Amino acid sequence: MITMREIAMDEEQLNFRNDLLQAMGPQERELLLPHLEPIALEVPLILEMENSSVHDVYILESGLASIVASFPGGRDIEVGIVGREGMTGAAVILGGDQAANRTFMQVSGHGFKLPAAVLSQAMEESRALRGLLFAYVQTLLAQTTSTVLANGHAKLEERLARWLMVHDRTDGATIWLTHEFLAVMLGVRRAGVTVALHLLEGKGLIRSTRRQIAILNRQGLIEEAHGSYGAAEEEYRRLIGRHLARWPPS
Amino acid sequence: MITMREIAMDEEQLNFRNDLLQAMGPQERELLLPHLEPIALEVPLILEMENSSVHDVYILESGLASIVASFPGGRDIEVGIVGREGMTGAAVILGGDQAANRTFMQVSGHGFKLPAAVLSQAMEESRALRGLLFAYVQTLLAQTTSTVLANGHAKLEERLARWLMVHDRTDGATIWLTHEFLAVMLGVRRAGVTVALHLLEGKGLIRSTRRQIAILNRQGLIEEAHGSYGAAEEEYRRLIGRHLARWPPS
DNA sequence: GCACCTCTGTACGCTATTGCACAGTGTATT
DNA sequence: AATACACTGTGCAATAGCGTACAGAGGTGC
Repeated sequence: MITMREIAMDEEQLNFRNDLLQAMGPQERELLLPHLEPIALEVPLILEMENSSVHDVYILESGLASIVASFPGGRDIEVGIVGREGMTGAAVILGGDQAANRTFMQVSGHGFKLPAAVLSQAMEESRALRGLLFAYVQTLLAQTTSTVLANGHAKLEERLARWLMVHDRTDGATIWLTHEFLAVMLGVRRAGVTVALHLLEGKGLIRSTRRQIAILNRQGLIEEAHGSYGAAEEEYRRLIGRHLARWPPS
Repeated sequence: MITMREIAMDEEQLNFRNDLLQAMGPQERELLLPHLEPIALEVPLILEMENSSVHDVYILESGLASIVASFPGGRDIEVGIVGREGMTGAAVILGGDQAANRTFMQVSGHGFKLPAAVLSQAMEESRALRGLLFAYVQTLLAQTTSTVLANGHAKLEERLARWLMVHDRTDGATIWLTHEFLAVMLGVRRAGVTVALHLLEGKGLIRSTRRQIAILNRQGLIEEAHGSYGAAEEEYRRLIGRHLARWPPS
């Protein structure tokens, strides 16, 4: 196994794309570094399974993972997203061992795998690391809260606009996924997504072709989301972004 | 100010109705006890305000508090509930100082007020207390997650049935509140609540009269909720209930 | 006892979204 | 080049829930 420690030695300068790793001080990072295993994260890799022990947590450098809850009866819905601004393993951060929800890769990317036990131990040793990761859990809560709001009050088109803002967490302006997939994430009908995408496209906010959606007008999408986008992101900025120079991206 | 410490000295035996206080070991409780100030919690007391510092947290012995998120544009929706199974101040538990959402009393009761600084200090000192409260934060997350699911996939009548199960956290089988209030909590129209209540009443699950709703058939309500009730409660049992003999109530 | 206010019951037309179904189009396979 | 499959586009009747409006019922204050 090649660890990031060894890579770092060669490269002298560490440059993580993950915001949490970036936000850590050198001391905290040093606790984790020797155990970070670079790994390709391909769709549809499952990172955590509901009601199952979490052996490893994943820190994303690129790509996106969805946290979904299952409705008894087979229907799923997305309750959170993890990109390069975060990591999986909220339960581990909170001292638990079982995941409450399934988390899987939704857009391929890469990142690091870290044994849950190492993370727990490092948090034990570093107060600053605890502070950062607890702050991150708060942002996850804010994200879920914001999703409750969107699902409760916003129309499909607004929710779709909100969702498409995940492109904040990706590189480039194109998101690769199918309408079917979006439908599951939003908990709506596939055909409904198709129609809503056309509406957004008609307004010049996106361009949608087979399996891909290009974001043309970021600001316009935010407005289209009618307030359902923003609160969670503001919370991230407040809690974690202050450690970072580069948030929001671009 | 009369603290619980002094009361305890008189009474010899402590008997808290709050499940967290009950689940704590004697040592952890001892850290908090001298600072717990008994307090009446009347509707519509605001316990936390969004984007404001949290000076005190509240540990409920009876009554119910709602955690609501605001949709820009004035519409609110409930994202969590706190009763005698929990406490306010999730942000404080996670080392923060600002609340993300508003929390207010929804059914009058009583409980204890505890300075946030004391809680932080106590958590600093006791590993067991940290463990318990982090577990509680996990249950809050589970609750919010479950709400996403319900808002996303469940019909009004099902969501109402799910909501009415809050009576788990109250004493007696009657809940006192108006249709208007329920409508805000569920993020739906007042008239819709009226109709849905009649449907449930028609099935013999509840009896609804002015300002009050009596639960007649707990199990029936759970079935009516079609799976949107249960997951969060199971999580509570797993994470915290094991410390308690008396969960679920009755 | 009367006036007033809050809360509940009910109605009606409207909109968003669903479930279902099927046709068309792009991409990969052989 | 032909075939197969996955994905997208579209239509239609059905339904859930909305906005609005108003009448009746229950409780409170004078």
